[in-house]
Amino acid sequence: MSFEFRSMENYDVLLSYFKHIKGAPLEAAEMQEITSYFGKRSYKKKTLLMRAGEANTKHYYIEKGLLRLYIIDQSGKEFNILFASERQWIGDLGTPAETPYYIETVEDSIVYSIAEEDFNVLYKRYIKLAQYIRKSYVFLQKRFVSILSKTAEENYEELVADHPGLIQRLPQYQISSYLGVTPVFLSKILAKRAKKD
Amino acid sequence: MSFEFRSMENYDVLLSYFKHIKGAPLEAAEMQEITSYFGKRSYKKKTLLMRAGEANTKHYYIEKGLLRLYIIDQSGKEFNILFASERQWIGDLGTPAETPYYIETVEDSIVYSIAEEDFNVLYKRYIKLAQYIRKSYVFLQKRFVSILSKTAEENYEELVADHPGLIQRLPQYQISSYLGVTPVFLSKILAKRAKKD
DNA sequence: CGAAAAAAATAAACTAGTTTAATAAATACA
DNA sequence: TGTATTTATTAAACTAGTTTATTTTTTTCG
Repeated sequence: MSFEFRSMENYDVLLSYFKHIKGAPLEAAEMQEITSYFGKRSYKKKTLLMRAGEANTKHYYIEKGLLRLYIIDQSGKEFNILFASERQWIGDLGTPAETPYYIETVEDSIVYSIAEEDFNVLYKRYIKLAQYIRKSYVFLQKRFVSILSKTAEENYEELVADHPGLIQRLPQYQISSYLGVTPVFLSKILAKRAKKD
Repeated sequence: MSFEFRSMENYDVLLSYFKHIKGAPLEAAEMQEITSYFGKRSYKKKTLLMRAGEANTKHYYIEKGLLRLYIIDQSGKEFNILFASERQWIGDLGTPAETPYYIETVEDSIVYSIAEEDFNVLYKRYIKLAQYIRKSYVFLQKRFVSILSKTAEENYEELVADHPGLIQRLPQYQISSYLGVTPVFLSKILAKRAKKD
């Protein structure tokens, strides 16, 4: 109990990230300011942090756990756009516009959250924070090309090769949704794949 | 002849963009500095500006014309990732890493080019330049979701609705490549669509 | 621990989109 | 202006992936 409380008070992981992007140790006043912008909370598995229709959504930096950003189409089907875990950001960069996305915890998670306006302040001060967006873009573009030009089977192999950890932490139907195919089809791919051993 | 020469000397379109992102008039020295970072050139239709395998690629700001960024997959098929025209940027944000992409003019075009290191200098000075990357991300994410969750027919309708100008400026096979389908299938969609009138 | 719920597998009929090939229409340019 | 080249159309056979339904396996949690 008291352990959990102390963990919520502790901004070490966040501050270590800012130290990293600053490329130098942080001063006391700086730490004070940074932490003042963020909230910290823990959520249990399958908790919604953001839902379509909300405006002015927050950006989340993950200390522990696994989250997914997804969309629900007209027919009610979910599509996972990205997963994010320890020491990664997740959020809708389209904010403050009304978001079409959902964010949900896949595992019990501890996350820092920051509002867009505060994020923008830090963004100007820590220019490397902009690298997060640029990296996200490069990642998404690569993923886009893969989905567009490769078969689901090839995309699965690529996921296993590039992010083996994810496969273990995710239920199969979340992976199929990330690959843009039905759970039934992914199951078929895996059955075929298993035979090859 | 002399007219064309004067056009190449003229950085008005570029400077007006920087004035716009600065949100205030530019000083003479500032103009001098900005223009010193950029080259300006005109290219005729179907000229390659960037090809897969190159490192340290440039960023391009378009004064006139239409360009496409695309990839060629293992089987030799091309996939258009994005089109950019007047007053838009195009380039591989993954630079300085070796690029997997190609950039080609679709129409005769006039473009300004800037190297990554100079781009970074401006990027720090004009924080709003970072908005270009953020906007690109938001655009790509939307496009990604569309390709993933909608049929080619729906994606075509969306393109007509959102960018009617593009349809007129592009040959049909470039559009099909942007939608992630074969020219044959797009032709089928259009035939079906034409009947409805 | 055991029952209920959630997730995965399997099968069969179906459809969106591909491939190949041949023909027609539009465009370029000598 | 006419011919060669590029682009678009049409058709038919094919395949990657979907849908619906049923059964089996795994996980959750009282």
